[in-house]
Amino acid sequence: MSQLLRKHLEEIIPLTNAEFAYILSFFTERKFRKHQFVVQTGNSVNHDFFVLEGLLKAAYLTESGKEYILQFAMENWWISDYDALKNHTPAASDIVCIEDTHVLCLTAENKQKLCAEFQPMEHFFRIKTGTGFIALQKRLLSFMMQDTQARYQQLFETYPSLFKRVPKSMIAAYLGVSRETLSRLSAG
Amino acid sequence: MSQLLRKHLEEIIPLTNAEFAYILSFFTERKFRKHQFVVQTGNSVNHDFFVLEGLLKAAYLTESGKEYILQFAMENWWISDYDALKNHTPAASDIVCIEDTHVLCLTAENKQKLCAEFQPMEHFFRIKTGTGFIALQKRLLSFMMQDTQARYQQLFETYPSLFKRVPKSMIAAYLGVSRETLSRLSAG
DNA sequence: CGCGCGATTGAGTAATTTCAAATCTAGTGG
DNA sequence: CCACTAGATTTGAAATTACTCAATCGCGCG
Repeated sequence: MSQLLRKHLEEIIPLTNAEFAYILSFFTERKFRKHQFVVQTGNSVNHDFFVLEGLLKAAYLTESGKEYILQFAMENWWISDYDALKNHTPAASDIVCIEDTHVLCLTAENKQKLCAEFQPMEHFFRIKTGTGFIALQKRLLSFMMQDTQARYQQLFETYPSLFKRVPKSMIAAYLGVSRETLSRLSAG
Repeated sequence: MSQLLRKHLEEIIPLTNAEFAYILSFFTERKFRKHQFVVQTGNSVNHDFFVLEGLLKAAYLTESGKEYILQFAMENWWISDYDALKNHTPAASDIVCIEDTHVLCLTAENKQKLCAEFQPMEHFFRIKTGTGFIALQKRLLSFMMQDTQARYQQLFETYPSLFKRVPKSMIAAYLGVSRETLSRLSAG
C-alpha cells in the first residue's frame, strides 16, 4: 500500500529501496471511517496527510451554517490545515472522510527533520508545493473570471470521477454556490 | 539595494557574507519604467522577479477586454507567471509596472542550480512557497465565503498603502468586481 | 480654458440567493 | 416484495446583489 507513496515521490525524485524505507520511517499509518473527523475546527493540527485510499474534504463552516469546501483529497493527494499546521494555531477547518480512508501521517517536526536530513525530500516538497500553488492560482482565477456554469463544466471535465463519489451538494460547496443553483445548472 | 534581498532571505535562513555574494551571483538586475511590460501574454517567461523597489501587477484579460488582477507585488515580493515559468508555456498573464520598478531576476535554470548547490536556498523557497500557498488559500476562501464589502474592507485593512499607490479601478480588478460596484461600496 | 482620465451616479437587466415545498432514491424492517 | 424514512435533489417565487451601459462629475496638466 505504501508503494503508492513511493511512486508518488518518484515522480519527482529517484529513490533506492533503503532511501524509501528511511523516508517511510518518518510516517505513521492510520485508517478512518466515513464521516470521521481527521482535523476538527478549534483543535490543534499535528500532521500532513497523504491519502493512500479513500476521499476527504477540507471544509469551512460559516456562523449561519453554510459549508464551503476548500479542497477534496483522493488517492495520491496531500491534505491538512496548512495554516494551522505551520503556525501552531487552532484549525479553522474540518477535514472529514467522505469514504473509509487510509492515510500516511507526517508530523510538522518529522517533515522538518526529513527535509533537513535528506535534501531530495526538501526538493520534493518545494516542487510539490509549487505545483499546488499554481493550481490554486488557476482555481482563484476561475472564481474571478468564469461564471458558475463554466466552473462547473471545467470541474466535471477535470475530475469526472469526483462526481461519482460525492453528493452534488458538496460539489456546490466546492464551487461556492448554493445547491439550488447547482441543480438548476446541471439541468439546463 | 540588494541588501533588501539579503534581509528577505535571512527572515528564513541565516547567511554569511560569502554565501550571500554567492547567491546574488545567480541574479541579474533590471529596471523598468511605469507602464512597462515585464511579462507579456503569449511570450515565453524566463525569470522569477524579486522586487527591490516599485510596484507591479499580474493581470489577465478576457476576450471582452475586462481585466482581472491575480497579484500585486511591491517591495520584498516575488512575482512571475509561475505556470508559464515552470512549464515553459507561453505566458497567460501580463506583468506590468504600476510604478518605476527595480527588480532582481532569477532564471528557472539558475533557481534550479542554486537550490541544488546550496540547500538553504532550497529550504527558503520551500518555506516561501508554503506561505504563499497558505495566503492563496485564504484569498480563495474569502472569495467563496465573504461578500464584496467584506473583501474590500479586509484588503483595505491589510494593505492600506496599496490604496495610495494604485487607482481604484485596479482594486476592483483585484477584488473581481466592476469599478462601479466598488465605487458604490466605498461610498456606502 | 479645455482635454482626458479616473471616479461616481442612475436605471434597467441578469444571475444568484433564500425560503419553502415537492420529488426522488437508497437502504431498512416487516 | 413492499412500505417507510432520511437524506439528497429539484422546483418555484420573491428578494438581493452585481452587472452593463450611459451619463455626469472632478481634477490635474498642458
